[in-house]
Amino acid sequence: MVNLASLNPQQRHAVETTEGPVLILAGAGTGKTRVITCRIAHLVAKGVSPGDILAVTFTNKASREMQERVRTMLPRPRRDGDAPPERPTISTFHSLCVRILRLHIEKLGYKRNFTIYSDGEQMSAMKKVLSSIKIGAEKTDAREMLSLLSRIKNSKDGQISGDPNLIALAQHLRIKYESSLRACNAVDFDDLLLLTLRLFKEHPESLEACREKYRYVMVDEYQDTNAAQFQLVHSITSEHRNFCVVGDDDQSIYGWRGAEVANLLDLEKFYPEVKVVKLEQNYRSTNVILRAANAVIKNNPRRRPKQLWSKQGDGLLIQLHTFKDDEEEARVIAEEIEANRTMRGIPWNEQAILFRTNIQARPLEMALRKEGIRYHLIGGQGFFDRREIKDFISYLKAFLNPHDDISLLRIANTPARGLSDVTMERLLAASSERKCSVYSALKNPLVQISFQERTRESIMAFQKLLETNHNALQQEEGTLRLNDWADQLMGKIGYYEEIRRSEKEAAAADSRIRNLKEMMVDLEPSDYYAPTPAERLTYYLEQITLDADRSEEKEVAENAVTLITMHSCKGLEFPHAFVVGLEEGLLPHSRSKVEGTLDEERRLFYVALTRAMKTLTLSYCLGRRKYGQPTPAHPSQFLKELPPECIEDADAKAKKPVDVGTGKSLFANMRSAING
DNA sequence: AATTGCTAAGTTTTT
DNA sequence: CTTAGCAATT
Repeated sequence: MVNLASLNPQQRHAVETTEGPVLILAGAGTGKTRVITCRIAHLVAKGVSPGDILAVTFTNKASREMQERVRTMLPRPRRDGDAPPERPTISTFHSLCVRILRLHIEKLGYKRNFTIYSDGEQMSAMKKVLSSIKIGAEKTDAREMLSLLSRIKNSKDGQISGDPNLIALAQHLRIKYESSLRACNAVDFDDLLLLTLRLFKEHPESLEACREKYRYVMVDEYQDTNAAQFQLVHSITSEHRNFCVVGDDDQSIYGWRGAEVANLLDLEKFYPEVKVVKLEQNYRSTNVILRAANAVIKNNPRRRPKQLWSKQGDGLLIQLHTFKDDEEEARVIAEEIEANRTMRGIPWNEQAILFRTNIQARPLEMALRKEGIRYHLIGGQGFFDRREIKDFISYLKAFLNPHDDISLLRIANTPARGLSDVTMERLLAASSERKCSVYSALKNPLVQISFQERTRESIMAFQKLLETNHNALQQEEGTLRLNDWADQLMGKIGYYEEIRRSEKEAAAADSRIRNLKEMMVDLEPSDYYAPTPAERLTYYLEQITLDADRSEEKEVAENAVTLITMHSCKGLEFPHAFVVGLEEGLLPHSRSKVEGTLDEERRLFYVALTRAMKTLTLSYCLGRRKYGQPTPAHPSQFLKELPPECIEDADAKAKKPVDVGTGKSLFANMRSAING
């Protein structure tokens, strides 16, 4: 039985309300994950079959954590001959859709071995489209178009606000882009959702099967769902109505990616009988921190009011620093972190620095290194962005699905095998003329004949390479081990040599080869078995495209300071947090003014504040290096929203330990700095 | 085919 | 200031 006694009354209420729609408004640090896992366990204890439960998360990390916690809470499988009990389905939106699509996508005219395009591959595909339609002198940014397209695709009715000209262009590009992906038997992240919705619409029996299977549906971080995601869960739950969402409108910080807080705020529109449970008791922070956070977020209109409180007492005042420039800021923060460690026994891994933009990490990194402090920078350029890794993945993808043009073009002449840019350009043209993939084009004798003999030989050799490996992967019998196969292959095609040749430093080449070999070690999935290597490889590739930062998590156990953006810190907590660069233009970001997203910037600040458990240190600079130039800076308007009694001037404190007038003079200083 | 040099731009990034 | 992307050059 679930230990309900360990829950507070609100949590308990949330857990015990099992039937019908429920909205759990879970403020920061209120034990949200605990409530979800307990609720699942409670459902099972009440007799619901675990297999009937679906819990959807946004990140793979959250999904893994939840799986693990649910596993320990559910009754152990019995040893006698009973069939092992089904597990609840706990997955991200995207994994869930992949799972559905791998079974049914043929009904939508794709082949089952479809490829999922990552960000970079989407970019390449969009660039390909852009270059093929030759837009006049106007510069069209593939990135911008993709994000616009994504917003259109994920919106309710394909309508979004913005420059009508750009939107019209995006609508036009959508058609080209989609048919281009389709010819490659490829889908992008958004398509995973949209195709699943289309499947439900065009093949109602598949929706019916989902409704039948997932009788209890829960969604975590509900404030981050977009229109398509809402449609998906709504279509599954609109009949049985066992729909439980957990979220916090105050922590909605992904509006710019199409998240619709309205899904949470207006839930009653679709579920008028919804029961709302508020979790306001915070188990993370001191009351000083919570009072400050409450006061800031209160300035946002249109929210579901919440007041966080905790039993942990007031705690220490929030420290506010004013620095001359970003260099001084970095230096002093680094010194303080080190002082915390040596004088107060606070290890590095209990301290974190939070900032708005990634570039801010730079001076911080330098200062930390100078102090000899180990740190861990979250985000930034990942493992999978390295050239050799991308090449390798492209090889794997091209062998599985040779019609994947983007991967094929990437590897065609890497290493050089006589397929020059001109050749590939002509093949590409032939493919779009024939409305087929590049692979189909280069296999076509009519196309081959148009090339010179030497080139033709190269094309045919390349085609043979693809075909041979594609076929090898389909073999059911035999003992093809993916890691050995991949290693031999990279050797055979001369990829290792290519790396050694192109890198002047032998050490750099070795490190890149090491990266590759490191990847190959994991090629045979340990948690998944399928008879054909192709299926196992597909599974592997899905894991890494849908869960790109999985490999970055090993270092967390290390004793190091965390450097992190305010966006990626959501869901985390740190005993001692430093929030830096609280300046107009950074937070709120200058672009938020033109885009009218001040509320979201405030929520971002709120998220940052509520990460701190014991101490919170804020800082802003009077000047900051911007693009190399020193530029004047002004304190963030959000600082004025902090209750004066919660903060103290850290700089004055250092000089004069106690001063009654500190708070006032601090604000006077700040005001004059703002007006200055 | 590869290297060099110029220009332009420069939030956030769960999948 | 940095860096990515592209053109022009060897």
